[in-house]
Amino acid sequence: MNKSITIEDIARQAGVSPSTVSRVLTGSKRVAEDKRVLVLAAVEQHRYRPNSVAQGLVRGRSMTIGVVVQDIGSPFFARMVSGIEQGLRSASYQPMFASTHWQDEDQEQSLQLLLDRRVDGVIVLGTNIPDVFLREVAAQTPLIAVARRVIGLESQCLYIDNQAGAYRATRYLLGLGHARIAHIAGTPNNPDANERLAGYRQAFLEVGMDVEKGLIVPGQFTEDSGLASVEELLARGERFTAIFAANDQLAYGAMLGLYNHGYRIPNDISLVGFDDQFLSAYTLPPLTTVRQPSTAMGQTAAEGILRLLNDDEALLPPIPIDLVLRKSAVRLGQNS
Amino acid sequence: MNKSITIEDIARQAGVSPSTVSRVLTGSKRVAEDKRVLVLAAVEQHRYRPNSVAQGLVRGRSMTIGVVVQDIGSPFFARMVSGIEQGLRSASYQPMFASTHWQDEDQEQSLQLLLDRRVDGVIVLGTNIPDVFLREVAAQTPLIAVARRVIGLESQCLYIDNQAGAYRATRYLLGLGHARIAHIAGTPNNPDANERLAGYRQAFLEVGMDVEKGLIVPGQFTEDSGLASVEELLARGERFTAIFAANDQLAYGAMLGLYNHGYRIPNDISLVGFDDQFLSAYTLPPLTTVRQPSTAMGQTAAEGILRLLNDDEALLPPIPIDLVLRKSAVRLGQNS
DNA sequence: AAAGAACGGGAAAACGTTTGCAGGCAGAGT
DNA sequence: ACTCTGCCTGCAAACGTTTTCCCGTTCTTT
Repeated sequence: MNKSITIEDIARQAGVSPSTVSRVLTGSKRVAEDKRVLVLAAVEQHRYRPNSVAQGLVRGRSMTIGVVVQDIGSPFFARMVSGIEQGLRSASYQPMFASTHWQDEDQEQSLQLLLDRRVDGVIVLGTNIPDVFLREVAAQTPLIAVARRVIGLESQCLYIDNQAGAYRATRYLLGLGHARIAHIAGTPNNPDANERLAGYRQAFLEVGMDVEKGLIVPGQFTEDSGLASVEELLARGERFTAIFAANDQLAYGAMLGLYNHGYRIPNDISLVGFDDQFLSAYTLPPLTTVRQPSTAMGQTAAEGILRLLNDDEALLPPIPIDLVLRKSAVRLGQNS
Repeated sequence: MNKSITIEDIARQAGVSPSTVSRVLTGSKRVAEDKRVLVLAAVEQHRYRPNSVAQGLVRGRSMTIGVVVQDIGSPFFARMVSGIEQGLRSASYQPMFASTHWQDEDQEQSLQLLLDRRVDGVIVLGTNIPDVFLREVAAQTPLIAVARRVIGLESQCLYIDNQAGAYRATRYLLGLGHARIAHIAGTPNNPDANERLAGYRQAFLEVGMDVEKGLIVPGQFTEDSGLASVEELLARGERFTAIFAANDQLAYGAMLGLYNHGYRIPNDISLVGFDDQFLSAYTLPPLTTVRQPSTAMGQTAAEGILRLLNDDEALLPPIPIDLVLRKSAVRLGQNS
């Protein structure tokens, strides 16, 4: 469409060869001062900028990192993405995203699209892309998986211990005297959801109590699902004094459901979430939740991929789990 | 690093020329069935995928749309981005993002970086990139600006009428009998913030009331700023029965501030926000707010850029402003 | 059966860079 | 003066595709 100006145009105007222009711009070799200023002047005048695509082709590196995200619209992933961007910026790599909007079929294809562009590395956030495929990719290209585990690629995965986190949250509620603790579970078959459920179960097991099947309701990791789950619990007439939600979004929905029915948090019902989304500090009351440091994880992933690009080990540090105590859970009987 | 296999390898194995392989893959010309299957077999066997970078170079189109975002970590922009991604997907264009994290200096550079990669079009979300620069870019490359106005480029801008929205919100509160309406303003010098403030003022003007200077507090478009503003208002001993916050994030902070001081919404204080972020339907109580349909705006922008790429007009439809009535604002005196 | 059209496919140019190679030229050493 | 260095710079190859051009076959048509 628009004839963009090329290195050749600059060379012609400066009266030198394209090679010289290239050398001036990349600084790869000394160039006589007089030609240097001539070239620079021409560059300035035409606002010439080298074509990265052509550079990428000849250099064999695109200075691009592909990022596959399950849903970039979700605040949790958005913050990770933000962390990745920050981590990459200093190294002058640029992230290229492909969001899959939870469509399983799209995910593998999205990754493939990025690979077609010969990205120099790949960061995968969540997603259900099969392990096999990720292993194959990792054999060819630096790859880091965040918020998921890939068998055989453990050193390149960055994830929190979901079960331990859920265990910790549940134990905390038990420790506050709650016994009838409902669990709003996450999306069925999602590994995170399963592990968190397992942590919930483990806590009961360890204190020698049975988990009551009726107190576990399946959800979808979304706000409206949290709302619906509370409605279901209430409609069924289940009795409970606390809720452990598999993520904060479910917790938000649960809060609204309880509020609508006149239950107060934490006076009537205690609530603990998972993720510590940014907004969780601003709910009413502020939400007690298991922290998953999304921005930091993104940044760590970026640093890891840079190391891999350098032929080093990824060296991903373990992520400490942390229960953030706010106002939504309180000792049983300690009502206002 | 890893010797990627090329079209030449496939050609050799299939016993044809690279041209033929290309033709089979792009379908640009008929090729004999026997060679076709041979080529396809070789492609399959080696899992060959054409190098998009090389394609981009020769075709002169990269099938990439650059997206400059002020802060991809903010839910508002994240949803727009998600909308863009969806809108582009069907056309097999892929978005490439550059987030600027509110650093003004970075913004122009981010856009430049995208242009260096010869993106086929650019979508700018917010940002403070100077109008002049955007006009220059737009002269060369299809460009759409979302959530901002660029003088001389109006037909390629997609933004809501901030003043009208703010006016509507304020009139609504006035109509509910509130007279002492505080305004938590947005980031100073931000055009959105200014326009919303103007809308607030306009509403008072029209009903013949004076705005009280002490009831306007400057904020930063963030939750903690909303919290701080309420603290300030309260500390100063200002009397007010309603708050209009310049965006939802400020409103969230304000809610927490009021809650901390024992004020109930809407019984004691009515509150109206701006943006209708996703979570606003789940606050306690759900927030009455001016709707800015972020995902839809992203999608519209994507469709617009596709039209521009087609040498059509952008044809961006006007965005209707909409006051979403929920539970956070109520007639004065109508306490529970 | 001859002439023309239609088709299939290979060679080579092109896209815009970077970079290895070698030539030219000036200064230094003998 | 002659060669030896060393610095600068141009030529041309390379990166991996697509696409134009052209040539040889085969199929129609009369």
